[in-house]
Amino acid sequence: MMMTNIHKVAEKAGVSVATVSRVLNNPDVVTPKTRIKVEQAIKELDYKPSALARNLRTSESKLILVLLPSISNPFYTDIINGIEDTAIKEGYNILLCQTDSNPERENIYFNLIRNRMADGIISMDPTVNKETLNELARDYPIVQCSEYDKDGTISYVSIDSESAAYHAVKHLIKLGHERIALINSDQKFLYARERYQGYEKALKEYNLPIRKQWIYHTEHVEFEDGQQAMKVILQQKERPTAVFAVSDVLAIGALKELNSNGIRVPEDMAVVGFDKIVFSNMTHPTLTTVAQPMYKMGCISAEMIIDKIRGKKVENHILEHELIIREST
Amino acid sequence: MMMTNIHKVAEKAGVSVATVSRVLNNPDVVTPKTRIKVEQAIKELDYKPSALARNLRTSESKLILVLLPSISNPFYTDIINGIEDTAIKEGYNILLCQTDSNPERENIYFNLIRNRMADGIISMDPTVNKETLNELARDYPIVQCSEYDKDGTISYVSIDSESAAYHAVKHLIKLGHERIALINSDQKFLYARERYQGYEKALKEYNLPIRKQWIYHTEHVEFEDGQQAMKVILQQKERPTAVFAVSDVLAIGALKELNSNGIRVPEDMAVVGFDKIVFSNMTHPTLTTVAQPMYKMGCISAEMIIDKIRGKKVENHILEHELIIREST
DNA sequence: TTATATAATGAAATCGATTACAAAGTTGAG
DNA sequence: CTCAACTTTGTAATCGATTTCATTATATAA
Repeated sequence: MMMTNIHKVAEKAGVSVATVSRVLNNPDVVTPKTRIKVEQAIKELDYKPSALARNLRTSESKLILVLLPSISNPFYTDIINGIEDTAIKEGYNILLCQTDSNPERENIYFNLIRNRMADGIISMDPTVNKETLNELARDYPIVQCSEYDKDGTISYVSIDSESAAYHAVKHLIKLGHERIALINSDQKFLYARERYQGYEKALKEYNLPIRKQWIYHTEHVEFEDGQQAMKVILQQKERPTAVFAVSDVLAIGALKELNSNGIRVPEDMAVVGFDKIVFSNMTHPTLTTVAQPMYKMGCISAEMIIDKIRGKKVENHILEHELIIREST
Repeated sequence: MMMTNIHKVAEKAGVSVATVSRVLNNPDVVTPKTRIKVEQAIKELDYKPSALARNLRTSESKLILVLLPSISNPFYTDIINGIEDTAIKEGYNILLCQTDSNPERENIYFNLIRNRMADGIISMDPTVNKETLNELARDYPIVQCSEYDKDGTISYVSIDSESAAYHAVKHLIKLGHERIALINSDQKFLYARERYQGYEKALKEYNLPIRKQWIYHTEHVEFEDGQQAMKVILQQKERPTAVFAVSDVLAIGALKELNSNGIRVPEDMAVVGFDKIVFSNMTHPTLTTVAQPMYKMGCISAEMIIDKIRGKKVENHILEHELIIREST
């Protein structure tokens, strides 16, 4: 397959390469007559300009990296949709980067921006190396989505996790629950710390007990971790009557364990999740959960990164959450 | 931020740019003494070669497009993992392209390869425009994964859907079911046609009735479509005792509908899915399903596309499936 | 009609690497 | 010590676009 390049088109149209380039990028400055000649030649030769060459010259790649631990977590789905829709609208494409929480993988993706194959990074990865990210942020456009570094200087869009957790737990309290367990992930993550604080705040406000043995920290955020957590919680002599899980994936795992043990939800044990992933409406019973405006978060983070790439200043955003009450409470 | 380029490094090290390039790509041909000088300069200037420039010169992008209708379908998760692991090992990165079954979107991605921003395409999209794809395949490396075009000439890796469906339905028959419904997607997809044929084959073999009203065709492949399908199936006067869904997502939707109506699974209605997605083990009851070697499929399709990019011949692959019997039957 | 302002086009530099070929430097044999 | 053979390094072309600046063509006013 022969590559037709801008020179062939110029030759065929009897003009210079500069004129061809103008027809492509700035059609108004060229006479209709020559423009038509050039367009004709482009069509006849089926010419497609090389983005590689263009990008080298303009030193941009029109590619945005999206860092996330794993695409299998449905939490990211709608965020990604938001990012992608917005990016495409602005002429960018996104490169989904699964780090698998693996520093080596992470480094491969960081090198992509160092090598100028990408113009910016949206990080949604709680396990990201903060030092490296902050260092990179001095040289390259970076924004954080959902999980962010409170001490760092990188712009972010997220929700108020503490307040969201507070609402979720308060909802359980209002239903009469007094022994409320928490399935949390590792406290090294901001969202985990904040959601714990919301949980604590609600319980304290109503003078309810906070028992260490009712708080389970999972290693990862897979279904199995939720299952395991519930197994442990069910072993307590003083068994809780409700559980708040900081992610739907964990809540669904917990629900599975309850179902398997014939424990009725919500009668014997109420369950609240977090994220409103699609599957949370397919469980039996359907899951009460905290909705994040994920699509919107994605859109905003994409707008932010594109603004940054274009050299504009950007502001941080904290978006609203919403408690979705369904059958599990 | 000042970009350091190969010239600055050459100057600092007191050598020519050619030598710097050699240190980068072919270190053996340069004297250890000069190599060390150059490496020193690279380190001091924190030089990162521009992939854009290199790619222009070598006319490759080291990017592989992966076409899929939507990343929200968990079916693709493990395939993607397989593709990505293999690609990274070979120095490639992947660009996940959600077409949303939208031709305009599709075209954006096709242009990426036409503009030389990508070296090859792995298509997993059943809704892809076959004409365009086959036309592109004449000029660019393309392979198909999972869904493929039997009449086309594009290499593929997949499973034998007919035989897999046959096994699933036979399993139901062996359990004593005689009225077996089918939740299928649109027959314009090869997998849908093949799975129907497997269903038909099994029923015919055992002289069981094939009733049109027991076969439901969904428009999309979301949970809600499975729910809707089951709603319709439950309205039949002569109600089936088992249902085979051509995808776990549909089966889980169907299961939800059964649970909501208090219909016991598998006592009143057995359910078999297809794909063995992670969720299928979190439903109540857990789902009997047909496992595809998804990770392996991903690896093979990545190997195939990389071989094609490198100009090697590649062969088609049909992989083995496996029936996973769980609580829903 | 001529002088001048303006619009359209082209020539050549540039982005930052790789690589063919030429030139310079080493090595070893006679 | 000389010359051939082989290494190592450098020069300059190249990939395919964009863009500055100079030049030519056209429009406008006097």
